Amino acid sequence: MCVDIPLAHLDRPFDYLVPAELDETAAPGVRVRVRFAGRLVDGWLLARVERSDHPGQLAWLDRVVSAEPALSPQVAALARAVADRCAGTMSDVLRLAVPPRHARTEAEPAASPAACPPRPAADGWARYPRGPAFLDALHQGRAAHGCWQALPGEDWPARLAEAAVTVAAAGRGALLVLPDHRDTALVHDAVSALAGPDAVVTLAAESGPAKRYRRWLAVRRGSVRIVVGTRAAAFAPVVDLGLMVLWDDGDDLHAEPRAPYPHSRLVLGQRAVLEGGALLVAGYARTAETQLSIETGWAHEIVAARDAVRAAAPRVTAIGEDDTQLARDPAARAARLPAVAFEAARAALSRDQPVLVQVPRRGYVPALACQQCRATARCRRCAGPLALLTAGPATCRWCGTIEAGYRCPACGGGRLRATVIGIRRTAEELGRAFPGVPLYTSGGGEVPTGIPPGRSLVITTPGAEPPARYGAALLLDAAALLARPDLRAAEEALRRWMAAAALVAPAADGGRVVVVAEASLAAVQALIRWDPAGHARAELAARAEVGFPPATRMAALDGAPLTLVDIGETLDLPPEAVLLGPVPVLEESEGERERLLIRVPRSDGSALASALAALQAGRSARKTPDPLRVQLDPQQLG
DNA sequence: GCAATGAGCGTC
DNA sequence: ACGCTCATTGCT
Repeated sequence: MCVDIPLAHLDRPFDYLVPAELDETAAPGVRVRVRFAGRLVDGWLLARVERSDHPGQLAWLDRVVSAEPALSPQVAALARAVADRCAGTMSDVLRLAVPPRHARTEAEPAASPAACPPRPAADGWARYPRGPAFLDALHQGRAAHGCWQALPGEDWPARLAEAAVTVAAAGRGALLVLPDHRDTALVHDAVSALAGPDAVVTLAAESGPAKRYRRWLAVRRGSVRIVVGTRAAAFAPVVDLGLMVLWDDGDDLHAEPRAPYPHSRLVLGQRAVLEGGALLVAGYARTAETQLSIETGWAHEIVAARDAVRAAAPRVTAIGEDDTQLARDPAARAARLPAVAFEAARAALSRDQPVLVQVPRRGYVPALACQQCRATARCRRCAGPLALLTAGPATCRWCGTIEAGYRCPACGGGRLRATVIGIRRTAEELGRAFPGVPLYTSGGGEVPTGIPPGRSLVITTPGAEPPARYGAALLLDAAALLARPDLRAAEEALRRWMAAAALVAPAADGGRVVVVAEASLAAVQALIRWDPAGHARAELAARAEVGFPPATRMAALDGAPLTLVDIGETLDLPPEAVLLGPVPVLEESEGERERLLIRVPRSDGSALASALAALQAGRSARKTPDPLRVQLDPQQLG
C-alpha cells in the first residue's frame, strides 16, 4: 500500500490485512481507502503478500475504490524511481502520473485491443546515415537509444510518426512527448495519416476530466498503442512500451513545475532503464544533457552528413548590433532594420514568399535604457524598470509612476532607447517599412495555424513560429536572448533561432536568415554552420569547466535564510559535495527567500538525492513549519 | 510511591 | 489527525 499523503517520512509501503469479501477485487494497482492514523485516506495497492514484516498490529483494508487496476506495475516502479531520483515522494509523483478517476467513464466497456498497422515506408530517414538502422532496430524490438538532429526543413512530425508506427507494426507501444499542444497536434495528425485515426491518442489535461480519463484508460487497457502528449504523458501506462520519443528536450515546458519537479527527459530515461524500451531524443538543436548521453555511450547520434546539412540549410548572415548598417530606405530605418535584413526580406517578398521575423519578447518595448550610456532606466520612486506600455510617456512597470522628464543618474543623459522592442511595435514598424504586404503576428496564446501562400510578413515570439515555408527569417534583437544571465542562455538562444531558421527554404532556393548578433559568438557561429552537435559539445565542455550540470549533479534548496544555514551545517552529504551560497533569490514576492546550491560529482548523485530525501523526512516528521523547496537538477540555476 | 496531565512521535 | 508512550508534576 502506498498512502496518498504528501509527507516525506511516510513515503514507504504500509501493510494491511485484506478481508475475505475484498479478496478478489483487491488486486495490485487498484485504488483503495484505508484507515491511517485514525482517518480514512486514499492509497494504491502495490502488491499482495503472504506475510508482513511489520511487527505490530495490522489494520484492515477499508474499501477497494474501484476494481480497475489503474496503476500498472511499470508505472508504480517508475514513480518510485523518479521520486528517489528527485528526492521527492512516490505519492507526489503518482499525482502527476495518474489522472483523477472518473467513475462513469470507468464503467464504460473497454474498446477492442489495438490492431497492428502495416510497417510504413520510412524513406525520409535515409537522409540520416544511421536512420534506417535505427528504424530496423525499432521493428526488431531492440532497446536502441538515439539522439536525432532533424535537418532544417525536415517534416519531423512525419519522421516521428514513421518511427512510432514501425513500433506499432511490431505489436508494441510507442509514446511521444512534446513540449506543447501545437506540437502534439502535428504529431497526432502525422500518425493518424500513416496508421489511421484509431491508432493514436493524445493525452492532454485540458480536454476535460471525462475525456482525459477515457483516453488514459484506453491506453492502460491496451486499446491504443501510440500515445502523444505533453510532459504528463511521459508517465502514460502504454502496454508493452517499445519506443519513447522526446521532442525538443531544451524547451522548459518539459520541466514539471510541481514537486518533485521531474523533467520529461529524466522520466523517459528512467523508463528506458526500467522497462527496456527504445528512446529517441530529437530536435533541431541539442542540449548539453543529450550531448552527455552521447559522450557516455548511452545513446547514438542520428545526424545527417555535412553535405546534406549544407544542402538543406538556409544561408545565415550575422550582423553585430553596433556595426549595423541601417537600411537607406527611411521606413526601414524607422523599423531599425539593418540593410542586410531589409534586403533579405525584400528579396523573399519579391519571390512571393512569406518572411518570418522573430522578436525575443512579447509586449510593447518591455525595457528602456539611457540612450547615451545604456544604463537601464529605473523609476525614481521605486527603482522599478521603466517601459513604454502605451504610445505615451515612459511608465514604471512596478508602481505605475509616469516618468516625464527622465535624467540618467549615471551620465545625466536625458534620452531613452528601447532595449527590447516587443512584437506589437515591431509589427507596426515593419508594416510601414513594407506597405501593402499582409502582416500576421504570432505569440502568447494566439498562434495562426497556417500562413496562406504568397508574400507576407509573420512577426513571432520565439516558439510561436507558424509552420510555413519561409523565404527568409530575420532574428531581431538576437543579442537580447544571449545576454540573459542564465547558464543556458547560449543553448536556449541557438535552440530558438534554429526553430525559426529550420522553416526557411534552403540556401540554393534563395532561403536566407539574418541574425542580429555578433558573428564571433559561439552560438551565432553554430547557427551559421548549422552545427548543433558542435555547439552542444562545446557547451558541455564549458559546463564541466565551471562544474555545472550536466557535468555535475546539482541540487537547489530554496527557503528562509536561517533555515538554509542550518541545513548546510547539518546535512549528511558525500565528502566531495560543495555548497554554493546561500544567495538571495530575486523574487518580488513577500518574505526573504534564499537559495543554496549543492554540487556533487555525477557519481555521487544518488547519495545527494538520498541525503536530501532524509532531510525532508526529518523535517516533515518534526513538523517543521517553514517551507523548503528541494529541486534536483534544476532547469534554472539563477 | 503513584495517579494525573501533557508533550512528542509514529502512523501497518 | 488519532492514540500511544514517556516524562513531569502534584499529591498522598
